[in-house]
Amino acid sequence: MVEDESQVDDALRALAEPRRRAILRLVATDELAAGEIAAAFDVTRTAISQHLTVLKDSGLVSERRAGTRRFYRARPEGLDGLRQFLDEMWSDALDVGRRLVEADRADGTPEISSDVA
Amino acid sequence: MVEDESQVDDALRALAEPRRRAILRLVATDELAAGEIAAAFDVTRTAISQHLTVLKDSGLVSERRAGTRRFYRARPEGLDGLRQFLDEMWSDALDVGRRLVEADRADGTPEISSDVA
DNA sequence: CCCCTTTGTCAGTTGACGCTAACGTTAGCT
DNA sequence: AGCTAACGTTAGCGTCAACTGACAAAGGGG
Repeated sequence: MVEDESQVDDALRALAEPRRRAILRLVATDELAAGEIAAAFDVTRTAISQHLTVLKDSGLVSERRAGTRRFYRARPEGLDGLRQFLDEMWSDALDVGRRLVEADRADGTPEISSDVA
Repeated sequence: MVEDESQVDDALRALAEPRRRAILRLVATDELAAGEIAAAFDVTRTAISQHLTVLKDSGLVSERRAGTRRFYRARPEGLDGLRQFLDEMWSDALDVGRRLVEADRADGTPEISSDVA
């Protein structure tokens, strides 16, 4: 429990935007300049620049300046907090699942019917 | 690469809301009725009901009806798609890291200085 | 049948977010 | 210095999402 809640919040809000995920996938394999990234989409450079600011503030990308150009690259450690959050949630839910199985085994009540939409 | 992009999108949008994460943590350990969940927050039951709808539509919780009451519980499988998405992103970024290390080793250019705000 | 409980649903409002257009800034080149 | 290229920043606009309040539906108890 070392990580900040706000860090998870930032990462989650940043990833909730489809275009930001697309940008992230783009810079996950290669380091690209802002203009090159913007060229891959049909929106304004301004919009991409703002997305890059959000991604950088949330720690999901790193920025390297070279002259007037700025190169961006995915930052894997930025996902660590979120990953930890998911792990905790998952283990908690699995514990409940184990408990339910035990209850079923002891009580014989299979009417759980977990309906999903 | 079996999972839907829209599923990841739904899960991410659902988790981006702090109150929905709190609800999820609440029903991760115990199955609770809508009213009990609402009692844990200082917003209207209406708001909680809408949050529960979002969580159910995104597959993050399951609903069980008993009389007029509706019990909710976290659904661990709902996180699988998101987990897979993070894993792919992570491995891609790690591949790049490995490539960079090799380039450093061969070229001797340690001026990478990945600045993070 | 009437009443109460539990919950979802429907307008309506407000704040946040993504987008564009115009402007400012910094670096490189002649 | 003057010019251009590559970005970021600001103001303004439209849209979506979270919240409230009033209403509807459905089940249980007298």
